[in-house]
Amino acid sequence: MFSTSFEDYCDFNESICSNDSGFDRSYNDTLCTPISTSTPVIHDTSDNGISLTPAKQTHARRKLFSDDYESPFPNPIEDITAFEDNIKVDNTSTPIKKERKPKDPNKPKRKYANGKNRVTRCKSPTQILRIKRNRRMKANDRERNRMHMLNEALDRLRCVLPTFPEDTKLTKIETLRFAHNYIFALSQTLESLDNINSGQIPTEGLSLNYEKLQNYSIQGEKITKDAFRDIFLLPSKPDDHDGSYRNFQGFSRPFPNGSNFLQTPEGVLINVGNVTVSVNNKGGNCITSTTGSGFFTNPASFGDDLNQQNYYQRPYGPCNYEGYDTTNTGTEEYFNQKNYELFKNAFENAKDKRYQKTIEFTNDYSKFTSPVYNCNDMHSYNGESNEYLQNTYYYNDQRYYRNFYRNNNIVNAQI
DNA sequence: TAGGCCATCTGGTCCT
DNA sequence: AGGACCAGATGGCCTA
Repeated sequence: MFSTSFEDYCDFNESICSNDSGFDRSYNDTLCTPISTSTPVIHDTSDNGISLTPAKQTHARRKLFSDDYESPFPNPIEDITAFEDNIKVDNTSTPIKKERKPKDPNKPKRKYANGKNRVTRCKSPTQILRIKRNRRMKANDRERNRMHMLNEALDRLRCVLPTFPEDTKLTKIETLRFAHNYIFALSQTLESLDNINSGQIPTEGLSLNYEKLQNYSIQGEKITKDAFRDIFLLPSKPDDHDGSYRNFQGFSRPFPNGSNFLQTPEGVLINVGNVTVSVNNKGGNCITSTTGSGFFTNPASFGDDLNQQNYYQRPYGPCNYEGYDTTNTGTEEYFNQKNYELFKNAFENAKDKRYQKTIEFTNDYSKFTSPVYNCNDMHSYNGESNEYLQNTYYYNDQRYYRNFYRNNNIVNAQI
């Protein structure tokens, strides 16, 4: 009688072909009709209860038959997982060649009747249709499984792409475009790093604008070197006098005498909390914080014209202003190459600690009150949503957000 | 409601 | 013979 094994049910084998005990379901006739045209057959899947979207997590499969259909099998789709394991050959699309047993030259070849192959010989039209139907079902399952593996690969690719916002799910085509552009951007970054090592490009401001990169990809634009310059945040040129700003390495310190306003020969400084705003008579304005970051509103103030910020934005070195650092009386120019390197190192150290701090924060919220980074951390933290804000200098890289949400499961998106 | 995206089915083709 | 791959067709779901 009927087999109750799913493997027997689904696999095409000689037993099915050689006897007439196969199932006789009221399957859609079009499935059994050989089609010679490439135009697919229109079949109404709703009629037989097929769910076109299986639940991936549970590996639930589509419902093959309608509820009123009385199957000759008690539970024909009972062991679908075992079936999937059977048809899943490998994780790659490239099939692995299996070693075949060497043929025995002495073994007589099997003879078949003239004009009949193994399928058609001694088979009634009903049997042939049943065979074709089973082959079609197997092919459908393989195709479905193949597409699932393809989608899983796309999901893995999505995981390593720095989308913006973080929870954005790119479509398939967007994922491929973004991956292409991202790889290009990373390769250009490496090239730029080589230039840095050779001294052709300064290091500060070296980062990628992932949002722009993603927008390029979604719009289907291929990243070229010109486009890359648009998404690659190179530092402003020294001759920019258009009011643009640039990051620099500075440190704000409390004013002497507890005041929050100080006038100097080059301008004025206003201290608000841990942030110092300086207005330079020569047009160069800057903002600094106690944590070591800052920016100029006019790059012209960078370099030789930085006398003003020298007063209260240095963690080291001499100072000749009354009430500030009486132990140092040096009068040499403050913002020289040496001090720049000191600032730079301090800046990098602070940045590294911030990164570490980000990871610590994911594990222990109480550490967030660290006094060392309290000022800027508070600027970067949204206490209501328990998230770091993205519009800050250090936490605008969503790679760290991804790590945050994935329990520090770091992905290979480091530059 | 139109359009985009997606999963699925399907037949054809190529290869083993 | 059968599996992998492909592309066309179709319908479901979602969103503007």
